[in-house]
Amino acid sequence: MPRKISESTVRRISLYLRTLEALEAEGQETVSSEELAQRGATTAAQVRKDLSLFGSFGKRGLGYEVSDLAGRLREILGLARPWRVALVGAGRLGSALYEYEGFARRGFEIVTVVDADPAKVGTRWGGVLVRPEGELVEALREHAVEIAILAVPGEVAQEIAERVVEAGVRGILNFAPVHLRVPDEVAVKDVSLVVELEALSFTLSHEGPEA
Amino acid sequence: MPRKISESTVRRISLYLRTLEALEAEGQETVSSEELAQRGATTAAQVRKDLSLFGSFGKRGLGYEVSDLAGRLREILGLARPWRVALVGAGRLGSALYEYEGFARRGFEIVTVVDADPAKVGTRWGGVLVRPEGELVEALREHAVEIAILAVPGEVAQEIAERVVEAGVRGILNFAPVHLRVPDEVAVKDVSLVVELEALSFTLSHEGPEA
DNA sequence: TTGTGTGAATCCCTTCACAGCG
DNA sequence: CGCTGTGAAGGGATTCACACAA
Repeated sequence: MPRKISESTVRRISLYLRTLEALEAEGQETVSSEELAQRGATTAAQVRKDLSLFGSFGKRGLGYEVSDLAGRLREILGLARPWRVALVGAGRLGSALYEYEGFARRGFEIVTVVDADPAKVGTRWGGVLVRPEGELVEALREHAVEIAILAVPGEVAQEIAERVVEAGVRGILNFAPVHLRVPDEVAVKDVSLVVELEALSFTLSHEGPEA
Repeated sequence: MPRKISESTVRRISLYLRTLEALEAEGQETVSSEELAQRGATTAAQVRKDLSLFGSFGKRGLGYEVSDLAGRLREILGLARPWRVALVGAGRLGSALYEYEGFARRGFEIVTVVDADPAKVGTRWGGVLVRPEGELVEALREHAVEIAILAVPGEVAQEIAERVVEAGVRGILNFAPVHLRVPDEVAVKDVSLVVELEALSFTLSHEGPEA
């Protein structure tokens, strides 16, 4: 494995995999860097450069074999094995995330759900029991959770994050609109809907009177 | 307004604004680039460089006046006026987004909701009537919608996107895990939860036995 | 001939360092 | 004296262009 892989490369790899999954479904067997680029909004050179960081997966003159490359990318992304995921926060967003079958299909298994609302605690979501927020650390430890999805209000996010880390979690997907302070060895990805909308707002406000 | 502002700068500006809002709530009146940097996970030089692209908002030797800078940034991001937003897709994710008060508070007003499910069509969400998917274009035109949030399944996302563009929308926030093909003058932001999780998976899989 | 893999060139973003204003 | 604003330097990441394998 190479030394330094940039964040953007990883995201593109993930998108290539998405495209390959679609091509597999369509029954296409082979694909060129050019086609992969168009369906992923990049350039062919970028695709080849990204892939070359991990090995030589193509055949010159032919392109890449779709299902082979998909397998390689899954391996690279660490999807060869399932991940044990906890959902912290069972509000509307939490329940939407829980229902999203795209996670399970790709090996992200939600093995426990934690919430602060007494009305929800003790109910079952599918086969999963909703645990009280007070048992957060125990619940995560019991299930040997590796990744936590935080769908909690911003005010409590930092405190929850600290307990999640205490429970041994190494990766956090954070939906709260605050920057979490965690130890260096814990990886955090922020998904901030407001940031995305504001970026749209900026673009729309500043596009000149061209086109 | 300067020529070229990078995507990453805009995202950081949005984060600075988030920090400033927190500082305002805490009653702090003045802030240095150093403090803004720490609370936003960047460097002081980066903060000053970002801000300098739009003007000189600080006082040398003192820092920035919190509420003044917040106002400037809102202006820069195009938040001085409200945006008319449509929610397309009233499933769990859609309803979570609808309920999220963070949008309304920052001037993103959901003025119409569209869904394909006959059971939902005709019901009211707050004051907003859920319109049938067949009336998508009309509904968006009637409300002069500028930004559409797409919370629909991947299979129909491209088709919906085309009709949304036909209705005159210039910005799309896309939650479907597919790359949308739209005309150049339409801005699209993708929020792909699977990409984020896979990026986490990659990081966790490749961190060496250090630390 | 086609399309990959990759050094070299380019471009852009971040960091440095300091002049200058309050 | 402290902290901003900014040209200059440095470092990545993207793009180019072509040798080479199928």
